Amino acid sequence: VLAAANELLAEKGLSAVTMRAVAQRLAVAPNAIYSHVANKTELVDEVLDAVLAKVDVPRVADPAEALYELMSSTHAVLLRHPDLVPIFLSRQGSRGANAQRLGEVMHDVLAEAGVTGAAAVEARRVLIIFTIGFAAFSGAPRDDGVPAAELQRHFDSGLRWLLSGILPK
Amino acid sequence: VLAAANELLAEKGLSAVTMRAVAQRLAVAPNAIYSHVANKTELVDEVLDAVLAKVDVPRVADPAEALYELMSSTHAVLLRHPDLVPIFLSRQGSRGANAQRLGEVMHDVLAEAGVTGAAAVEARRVLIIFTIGFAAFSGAPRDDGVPAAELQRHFDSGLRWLLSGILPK
DNA sequence: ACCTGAACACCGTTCAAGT
DNA sequence: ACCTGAACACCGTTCAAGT
Repeated sequence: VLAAANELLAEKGLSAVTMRAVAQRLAVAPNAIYSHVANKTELVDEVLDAVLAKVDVPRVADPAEALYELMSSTHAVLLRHPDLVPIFLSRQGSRGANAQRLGEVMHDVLAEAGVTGAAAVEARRVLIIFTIGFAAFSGAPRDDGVPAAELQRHFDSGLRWLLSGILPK
Repeated sequence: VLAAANELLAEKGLSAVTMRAVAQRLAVAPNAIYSHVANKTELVDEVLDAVLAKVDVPRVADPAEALYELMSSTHAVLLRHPDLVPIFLSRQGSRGANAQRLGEVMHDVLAEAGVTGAAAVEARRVLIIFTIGFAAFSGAPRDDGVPAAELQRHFDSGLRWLLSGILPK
C-alpha cells in the first residue's frame, strides 16, 4: 500500500496520490485501502516521512559546517518533491520516525557547538522552518523568471545569517 | 462573489471556500460563478491578496525597527488565517496588488538602511520566506504542547538573527 | 484479516441553451 | 453579460456482507 502510494507520488505527483488511484494500482476496490490505513491523512503522513529518509547525515568535524550541510541536504531533498513541501510545513511536529531522527542529529550537532537547552530547541526550530519554508517557496511553480541558482544562493545566505546568529562566537 | 468567498473564509475556513458554497451563498447555480472568475485558483488568489491588505505599514524612523515591525505585523496577520498560509507559500511570486505594495515598502526601507540592488532582493526574499514559513508552521494544528508564546519568541529570535545578518554594521 | 458492492455526500468544470 | 439544467469525471468515506 505504502509502496504503491510512493510510486504514484514519484510518477505523477502528489495530486495523483488518491485512495482510489492507490487501490487501482493494487487492482483492488477503493475501500479496501481502509483495511491498511485509517484515512488519507495517515497515508500522506507516511509518504512524507519516507521522503525524509533520503536526507544525508553529514559526518564532518566542524559543527557549524555539519549544520550547514545537514540543512542543505534537507533543502535539496525537499526540492525534489515540491508539491509535498507545503504539507510538510503545515503538518510538522516531529511526527514520523525519520523526522525524529533528523531532529536528534541536529540536537547532537548543536550540543557539540555549545548550544543546549532552550537555545537548542529554538535554534532547531528556526533552522527547520527556514529550510522547509524556503523549499516551499523555491519549489513552487514560478511565473516570475527567477533562476533556481539564484534561489539556491539566497537560501545559502539566509542559512549563514541564521547560523552566525545561533552559534556562539 | 469575492465578498461571499471572504465571508465563507472568515466563518468556516478555507475548506469551506468551494465554488459550490460560494454559489449557494449567492443563491445561484454553481456554474454561474464562472461568469465572474476564470477558475478556483483565481478566486483563491484574490482571497489571499485581500488578507494582505490587513498588514500594517509602520512609520518609524529607524529602518531596522521598521523592518522588524513590518515582518511582525505580517506574521500576526498570517497567524489569523492558518489554513491560508501554506497556499501563500506555494503561490508566492508577488502576485496580487497588496503583495506588491508590501514588497515595495520593504524595498524602500531596505534602501534607507543602505541595502540596495541584488542584496536588497536577496534580503527581501529571505525575510518574506522566513515570515510566511514560520506562520505556516506555527499556525498548523499542534499535537505537541508547544505554547504560542514560545513560537512567537522563536520567530522574534530568528527575525533578529536575519536582520543582523542583512543590515550593515 | 482482508476484500467487495453499493451507496452517500461531496468536488471542479463544461456545454448548450435561455434572458 | 449573466444565469440555468444537466451532465462528466472525479473525490474520501461508510456500511453491510462475504471469505
